Amino acid sequence: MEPKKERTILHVDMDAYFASVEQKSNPLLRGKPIVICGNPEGRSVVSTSSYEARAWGVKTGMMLWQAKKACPQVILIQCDPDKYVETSLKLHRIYQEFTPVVEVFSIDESFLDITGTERLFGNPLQVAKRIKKKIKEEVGLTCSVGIASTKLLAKLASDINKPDGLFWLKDEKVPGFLKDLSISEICGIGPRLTFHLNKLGIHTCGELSRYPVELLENKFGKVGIALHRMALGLDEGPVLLAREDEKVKSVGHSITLPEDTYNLETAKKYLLSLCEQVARRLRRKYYKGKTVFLFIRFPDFSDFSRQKTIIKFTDDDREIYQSALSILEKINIESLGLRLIGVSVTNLVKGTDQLSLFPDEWRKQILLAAMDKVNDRYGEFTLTWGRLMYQAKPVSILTPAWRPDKHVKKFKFALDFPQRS
DNA sequence: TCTGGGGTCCTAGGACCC
DNA sequence: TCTGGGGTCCTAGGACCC
Repeated sequence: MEPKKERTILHVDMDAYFASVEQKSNPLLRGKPIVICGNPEGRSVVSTSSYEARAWGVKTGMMLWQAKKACPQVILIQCDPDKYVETSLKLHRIYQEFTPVVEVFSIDESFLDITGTERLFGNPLQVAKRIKKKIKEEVGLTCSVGIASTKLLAKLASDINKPDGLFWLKDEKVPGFLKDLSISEICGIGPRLTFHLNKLGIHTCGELSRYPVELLENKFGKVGIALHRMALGLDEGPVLLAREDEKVKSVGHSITLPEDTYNLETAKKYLLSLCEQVARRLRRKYYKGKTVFLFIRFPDFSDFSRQKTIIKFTDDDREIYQSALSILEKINIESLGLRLIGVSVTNLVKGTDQLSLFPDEWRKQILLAAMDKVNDRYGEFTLTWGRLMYQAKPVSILTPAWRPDKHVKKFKFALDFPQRS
């Protein structure tokens, strides 16, 4: 048995993040039930609800009509990505004042390894209080902080006493804490695993930890072993720094149409629009990809996906479109219908913005770069291929799973993280 | 009145090459 | 002529996260 190094990890979780940012920036929204969503007119769901809305039973993931039914006076606000990113970067700078070892887990959640900072900032509880105070004073938001010896436990701890919470889950209290905790509370045990474990008569972490690990491995493979460890609160996972050389694996966009369509031409228009967005994001970050992935959801909610690997790496709208289209055209949209369509490009390489040696390629690159420039300045879809001109502008959505290394170049300082020594 | 959008990781099987 | 094994790439699907 290797000697275990005791760590102290904080998990900082912002309270009702998007909603709180909106209420902070617009005093008229304070104290009111609000919901942040994609397109308030479309078939969108609740991304975040303010605590005032939660009091009426409005929850994340609810359809907008459900939210309005639960709380008729709810105010719908369209998501404003830039605002949340900017706020998130401010938060990040605050964390950095306490430790260089910060993992940005999502746009509103971070892990901080504060092991060994005692002499500088005091005990973990004092550090957490100072961070909360600084966030309140400088950003005007509240957060909930969990303290524990692993990321898994710190994340559970931040959920206790939410909002504006603070909880130190000490090692000696862990077994008692986990004994009756529902397995679905664990980050990594989703609805499917919960369902299968429930069928085995397992509902709590205590029950899961006592279940023979060999049987779990038989049934779930590698995941089975992980489940056993999770149930005991074991997690050696280090707090991971976002690194500049960390590679993005895929870039994609998808959209649920305002209403189902059975028209291939309509489907093609959306597809082209999505390919443009994807290609533009690739170019902005100097990525090129080789595999085009098309995702379809039919009106009956069944899914279909196919991917196609092309010969050379590309960041070109039309090349991506042609590959995706060749898959789409094999599907009988006229009879099956279409609810959601998505495109992503994987198999990425970080390219350079070097110009090609071939005149045709060269002209194309110049054209694409020029279009990017205009779009950067005046917003997405200012300049676009002819057939898209009369189509509504898609809504820009920023999901809570955002991470700074995955975001656009203009927030370059987001990548300015120190490397772990 | 049906159920968003952007990602990651894992598995298993097939093709192909050496 | 027959057989085996390892490595890599590709594809489809499933599960998870926020």
